[in-house]
Amino acid sequence: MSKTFLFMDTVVNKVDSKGRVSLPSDYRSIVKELSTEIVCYRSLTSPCIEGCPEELLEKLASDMESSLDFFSQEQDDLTNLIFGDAKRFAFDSTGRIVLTEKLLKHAEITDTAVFVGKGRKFQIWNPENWAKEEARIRAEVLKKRPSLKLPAGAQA
Amino acid sequence: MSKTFLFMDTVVNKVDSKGRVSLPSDYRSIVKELSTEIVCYRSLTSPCIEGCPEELLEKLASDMESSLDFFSQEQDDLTNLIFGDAKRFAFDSTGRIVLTEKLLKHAEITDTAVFVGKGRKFQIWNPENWAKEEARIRAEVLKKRPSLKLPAGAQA
DNA sequence: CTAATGTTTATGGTATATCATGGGAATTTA
DNA sequence: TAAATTCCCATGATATACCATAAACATTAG
Repeated sequence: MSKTFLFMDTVVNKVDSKGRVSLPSDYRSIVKELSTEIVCYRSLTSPCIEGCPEELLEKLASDMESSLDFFSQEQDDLTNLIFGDAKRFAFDSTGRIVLTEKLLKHAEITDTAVFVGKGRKFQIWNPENWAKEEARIRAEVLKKRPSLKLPAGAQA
Repeated sequence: MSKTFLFMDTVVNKVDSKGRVSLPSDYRSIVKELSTEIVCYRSLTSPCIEGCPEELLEKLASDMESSLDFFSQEQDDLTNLIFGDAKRFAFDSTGRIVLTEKLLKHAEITDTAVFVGKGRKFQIWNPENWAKEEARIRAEVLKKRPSLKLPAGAQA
């Protein structure tokens, strides 16, 4: 199979007036092993953009084919939404992509974008929204796992 | 899969003004069997940095990859938290990595770092914090000793 | 048992390559 | 033809690779 690739880390980049934004170099070197483009779509659950190599969506599609209809109806609807929304974005020689108005609006991004690694995929956030979301997630995770408490004052 | 590797021992190294620090040679020789880089992230439970080979996170990603979990909220949160924080660190020919400000701050490390082996992964501590933590752990273990039974067949 | 020697490891400094980003030219679309 | 989009080059900032020195360690000879 292909090399291991994981999108990691959180990177802040600028978005210029044309909607151009640099894909973090780490992300690029991952994608380049496969192609020179990524797929982006509006997150179904959050005010952010999701991105991934096309391979991931292919896998999603083939998994849908082989799963039982009985259980997959709801997911079938969701995949329709994703595939209906997804679009390929090629990055140029300097490593930038041009995000569409639709995506930027959904994520409420104007001049700054935060790239957040998610393993096989990544997300693009408005800085303030991401700050809130990260805080929410940390609180949520700590609540669900009382044993995971940080020592007082040790929070990031 | 891969050979089994164990990070062991406790090693103290200096951190220079740029955040550069030598990965202990024992650790390096372990990692080198696979690649020339490791992954580091802020510990969820302690004021320290955790490190491991990328393979460890690979497995986590593989689990998330299955389409059945593609839309799960909890996994969504977890991947954001873990992969959003983790970062790959390549060490150069002299065996050093450059830790980021975010990681150093979380672990309260300024000019000295303590590497603590933890088996499949390792931790990086501020010296004073590690001294306290080690004392705490020892006290804890002694207190709980009567109930420290291994599952049958799970002995080292 | 001690001293000398060679080898690996840690650390400091500097040069180089890479990356993010802005501006503008060329090309396409309406 | 006007507007928008894509492509290409320039630049400053940053991070990485490289070289040199110093310290720790192990080995071997005396």
